[in-house]
Amino acid sequence: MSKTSTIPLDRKRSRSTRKRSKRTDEICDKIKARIVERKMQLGDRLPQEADLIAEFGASRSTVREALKGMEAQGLISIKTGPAGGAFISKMEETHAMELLSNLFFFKQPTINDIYQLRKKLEPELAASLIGKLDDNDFKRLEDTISLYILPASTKGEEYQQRLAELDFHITLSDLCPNPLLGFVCNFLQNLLKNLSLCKQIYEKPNPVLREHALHYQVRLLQALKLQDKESVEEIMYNHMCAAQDYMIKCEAKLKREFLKLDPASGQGDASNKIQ
Amino acid sequence: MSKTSTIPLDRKRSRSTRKRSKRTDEICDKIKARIVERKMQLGDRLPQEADLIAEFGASRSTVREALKGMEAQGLISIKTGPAGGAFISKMEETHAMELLSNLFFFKQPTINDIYQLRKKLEPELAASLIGKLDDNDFKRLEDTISLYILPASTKGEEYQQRLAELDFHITLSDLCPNPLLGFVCNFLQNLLKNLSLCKQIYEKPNPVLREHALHYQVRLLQALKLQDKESVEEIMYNHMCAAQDYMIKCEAKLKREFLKLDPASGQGDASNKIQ
DNA sequence: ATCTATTTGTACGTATGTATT
DNA sequence: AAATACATACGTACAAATAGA
Repeated sequence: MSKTSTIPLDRKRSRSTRKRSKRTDEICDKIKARIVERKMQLGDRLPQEADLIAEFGASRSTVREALKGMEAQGLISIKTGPAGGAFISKMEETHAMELLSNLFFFKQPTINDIYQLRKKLEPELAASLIGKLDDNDFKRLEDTISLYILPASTKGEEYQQRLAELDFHITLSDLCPNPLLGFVCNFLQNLLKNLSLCKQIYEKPNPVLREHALHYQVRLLQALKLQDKESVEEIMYNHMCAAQDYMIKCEAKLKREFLKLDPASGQGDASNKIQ
Repeated sequence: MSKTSTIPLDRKRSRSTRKRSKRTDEICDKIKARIVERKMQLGDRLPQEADLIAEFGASRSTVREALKGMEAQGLISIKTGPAGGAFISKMEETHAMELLSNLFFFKQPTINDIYQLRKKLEPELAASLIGKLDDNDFKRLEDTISLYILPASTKGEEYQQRLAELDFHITLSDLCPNPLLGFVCNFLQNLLKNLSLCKQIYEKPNPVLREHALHYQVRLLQALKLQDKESVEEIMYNHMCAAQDYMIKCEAKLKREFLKLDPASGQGDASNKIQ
């Protein structure tokens, strides 16, 4: 307990009175600043804990908390062992989507909200793929489709097919040359997938939906091969409209069933109680 | 050092050999699970550190690191003092955008990437406002415009005007009834704002750009008041096209200037070296 | 308004786990 | 197989913030 009273006092009063930034955040900011200053690149390693401790004059726990925070944000990844440490890491799309999901957890978008965007973006995405797909890509897409070209026999198969249908769209997003467009579309699909309404819909077998999706996707592939931009956009747009229409109907149906079962809750806004 | 050897040994071997999850992450997951299980609401407080320590049988620092991670993700916010602790918090849009920015830090979208989305979404956003704006909203928008209705006299004023121009779009996003659409548009604007190219462009006075923006925005407000959907969409779309066109030209110009100054780097992909 | 109690925030020392060489 | 270099975990002590008496 020799050097307990080092600097901790004049730290926050030095700037202005309401400098709320805790030491942890302060260090976090400094590390970030360090990264941009020194133009650190993707795989670069930043100093090890001990050095950071020395550099900032903070304790181990404080530094670790700062690093943990950055790790949670996907900025760095930490490895143990010799030559380990904190490395600048490329944020994973999946991770980013998880974080974004938190934003929309408490103000959940409606089906219509999601499709308002999808109707604009999915056609654009599909069109942007024209002329960019090689044989390999086409094969990948066709393989996905083949998973549900036949009606499912078991319930498990049914569900697998649903996932494959989504995979088709996800594959398209992956191939998109515009990273922004690909990400947003992917995120919208993800959002949809996690809606409890969707889960309910997906659980019960639905030959009509499967038929629809299949039909659209086969036609889409054809149009893509022919590099027919207008058709591609139109097919995808119609697909989106049909999907939206279908989901809205399902939602209404589920709501009616719910009301029948429990008429007391008729006044509540049941549609927002998803997830 | 009495109870140092409590449980730490059989922890990870109990499940399977490659249980990589660090204790911190494990606790983080458990806390998240707890939140959904008990259907915790927005302002709810989760147990305080001491209780979590007892519940998980972990040390203080470990629990704190887990909490810090969740705080960095915007899931909780932590307050000190009596009745303090970790509270379920609504994630701020600004925070979410910061996190998302990290994703696009290393695979930066181009001007065209950004405008490909904006051209589709901004008209949609503007149209979605029709019939939803009250006098107050209109006043807010007009006030923003009034900030740059006259040419700037000083350089500082010039920059302020640029920010006000962006504010106009941000205000529109805020008013959008579709949270997804509003967020994405807002994010795109943000992305644009942080492009170093943009910063360069914005720094030098530019009467033509100002004139353009002003022109479009005045017309847009009129069309919004008249609830003329087609006009609204068209005006915004043209605005986007003009903006994109302008920025691409600026980019090319800056690149040429750069090459003149430093012809050696002619081979490199200078346009991607933004930020 | 000051004090007090409660709860988070920071510091530090030590021991243990883990991956590289 | 052992040494090494690093993160991970634990525990205690004290500092700072804040709600409530």
